[in-house]
Amino acid sequence: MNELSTVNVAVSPVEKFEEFLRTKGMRLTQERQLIVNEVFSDHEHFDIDQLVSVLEQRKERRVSRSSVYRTISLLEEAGLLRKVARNQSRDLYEHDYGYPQHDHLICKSCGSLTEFTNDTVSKLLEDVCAEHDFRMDGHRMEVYGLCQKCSRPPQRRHPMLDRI
Amino acid sequence: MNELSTVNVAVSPVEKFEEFLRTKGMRLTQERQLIVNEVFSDHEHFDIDQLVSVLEQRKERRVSRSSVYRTISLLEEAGLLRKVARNQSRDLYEHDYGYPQHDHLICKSCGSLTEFTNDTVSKLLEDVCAEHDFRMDGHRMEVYGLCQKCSRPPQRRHPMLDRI
DNA sequence: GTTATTGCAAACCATTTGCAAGTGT
DNA sequence: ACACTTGCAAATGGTTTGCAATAAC
Repeated sequence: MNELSTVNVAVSPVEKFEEFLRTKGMRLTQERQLIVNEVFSDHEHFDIDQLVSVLEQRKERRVSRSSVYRTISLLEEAGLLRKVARNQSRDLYEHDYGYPQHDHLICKSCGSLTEFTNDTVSKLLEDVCAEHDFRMDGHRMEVYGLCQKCSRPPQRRHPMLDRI
Repeated sequence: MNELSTVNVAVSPVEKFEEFLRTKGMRLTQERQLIVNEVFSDHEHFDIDQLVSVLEQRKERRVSRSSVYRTISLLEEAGLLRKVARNQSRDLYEHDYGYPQHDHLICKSCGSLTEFTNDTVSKLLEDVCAEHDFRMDGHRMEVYGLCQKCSRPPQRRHPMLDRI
């Protein structure tokens, strides 16, 4: 049983964000709500451009690109989001709240991101940091290579024909 | 004894680069030589701006910023360099040839990079990749936190005075 | 001589910012 | 009323690119 696979979320992302804003004398506006809801509607990684596109489709209320940038920064500060990597010179974000620590397998061919968790990694890092007198408070690991699909040699349409 | 700490370099970086260029019908120009020599004169991490500055000081021959960018891309392609991380929105590079695999401790306060090697990490990753049918061919790990210097509380000038 | 390469200036493009108009309390 | 936010358009800043002049072979 792996306690990392489930995380108790006492407060919802929006609530946590609202609290963060309050402490800074800022307001939870409609724009900010729309953005947070959209961002936390699923666990996918995204970049700003994708987020802006999705928001454009929702007719409820238009949100400008600037506000998206501004709000994403706030969400990072609040510890709700973090940058994972870059994709074609765009920053990629993922949830940093209500979601277990994990790392990524990145396919060089199709660009897909696969998450994995490994408890041993963190323990290992603790040792390394102790050795270097380093006070760790997070890490990021990216493993490059070919995913299952892309490392399979291209399939013939009808392999059974070989047998005829 | 750790065999990773020494790597036999059969051919020098310039030679390897020249070979790479030849296979692509390209030329090892004076500009390209100057850049490769500068880049491999030490093992420090660097960004393009730093490299350009250093090259400007060497009076031998002026190399334009464009050429630096173009050559660095080629060195990446040739497997001599790789991007390590970003620092204030600039790409940071390091040697990817004639230098053992390693990872980085990154100080959030002063931005310093410390290299470390850990054999167990790679073994661990092999297991993870096996599980996911992933064909690994490299990884990058960044550990964030505070380095020795920055995690030490600010020192008083004359600690001995306490004893008076 | 032919083809690759350079330096320059302009283009690119994701992100940031100044500011006047608008919104929340 | 007041302070915070928004959308817009312009600015920023690292990186890329078109092109005429230049160097390599």
